[in-house]
Amino acid sequence: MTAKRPTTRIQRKNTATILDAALEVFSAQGFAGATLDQIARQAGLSKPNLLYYFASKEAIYVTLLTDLMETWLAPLRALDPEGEPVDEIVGYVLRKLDMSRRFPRESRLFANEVLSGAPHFSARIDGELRALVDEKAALIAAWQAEGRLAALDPRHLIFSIWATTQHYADFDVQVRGVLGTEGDGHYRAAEAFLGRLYRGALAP
Amino acid sequence: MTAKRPTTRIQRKNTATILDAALEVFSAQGFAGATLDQIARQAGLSKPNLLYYFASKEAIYVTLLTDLMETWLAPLRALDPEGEPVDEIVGYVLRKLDMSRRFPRESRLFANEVLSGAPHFSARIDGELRALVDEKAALIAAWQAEGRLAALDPRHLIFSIWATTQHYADFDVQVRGVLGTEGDGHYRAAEAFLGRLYRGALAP
DNA sequence: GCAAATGTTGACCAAGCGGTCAGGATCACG
DNA sequence: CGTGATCCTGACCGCTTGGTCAACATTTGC
Repeated sequence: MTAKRPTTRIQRKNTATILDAALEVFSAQGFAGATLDQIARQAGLSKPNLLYYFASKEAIYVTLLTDLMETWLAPLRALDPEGEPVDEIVGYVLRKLDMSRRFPRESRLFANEVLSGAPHFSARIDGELRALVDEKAALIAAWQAEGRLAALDPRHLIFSIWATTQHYADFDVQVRGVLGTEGDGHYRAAEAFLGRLYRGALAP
Repeated sequence: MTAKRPTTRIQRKNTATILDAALEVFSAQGFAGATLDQIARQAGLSKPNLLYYFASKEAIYVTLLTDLMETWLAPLRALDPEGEPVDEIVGYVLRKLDMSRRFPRESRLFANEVLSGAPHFSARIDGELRALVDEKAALIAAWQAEGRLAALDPRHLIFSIWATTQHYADFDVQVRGVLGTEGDGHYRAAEAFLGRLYRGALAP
């Protein structure tokens, strides 16, 4: 289903190099804006060599999306039914924010894809993603029924967490432009803000 | 500074037609993904005719961004120093959410631009946008100093409002995929959710 | 009603695109 | 060390792209 599994040493190294270069380029230019020449240059390989490892530009892109999906959903998966509800959700928010800081390219890749109508990805949205959200929404609803969490629509709560945290990766230029900052020091303020926002709103 | 002001009747009609078609196409495909042929077809005009009214693809795009910027910032501009702080901000949230529902194309246009690093727009971000945010952040800080609003970093508060509200336009496919809905009925739930979220977090 | 200004277009162009291919280089392994 | 499998590339192809241009159509204003 995914790309042919690499077997040789060289295959492993080169597919990894290509996928990293592709992430760099696709996340910055989007699928349409990216070119094979850019990816090849970034990877330090020739264009025909890319196409020796991947059948097409689209194949590189789809492989990227597929491989990264699990990583991307891991923080939500980790939401623990045994934990203290407010702490669990605030913890999720902070983990997701940390992902934005550490993996902004991945965040932008997905943002670009979804923004364009998810032409290569809608099946997984309607499938795996929806199933996972359904599961966690049920957990949140259960916590609310026990009176351990304020009554807020669980699915929209999840949307708001995605939105607020990914904003720092996806709209990085805007955030920096408005704040006038340069490093990623503003992530400390974002942590404090989001922690307070959700703690304030979620307390039962 | 902007495109030459239309004077004749035909010029007014055609530039408007072109800009609307361009909004449709650019917001769906991004700048790189859009083609002049698509815009021409959408506008019902020939490609050379587009280029009679605009110097280049980029000129159409920049004109669009410039013309729409004011509309886009209007809700934040309307934040009233005389109003009741919590109501003012919740009102802003709901106005912004309404913009997402009524003008999703505009939202996606800006999202695409910023996501790609705002290559045609960074000057305005560092200039007008930053100035407006500074002004409103000061207002919010003043309200907080008077104890009429919970102490939350004003700039990050504004970011969170942009993020949560624009999410419904920009990531529309994902929202629909997860909710399994079709119309825009989910905006009622979003209103209720965001109203509660911010009311809960902003109460002093 | 007629000229000048304005509007419109088919045909065309150079550049860049994703992708192919024949053939040569390099590797793994008996 | 040899040979078959794997890896790599320059040259090339058909197609689409943004943009041009000369010629033609339509409006406008006197």
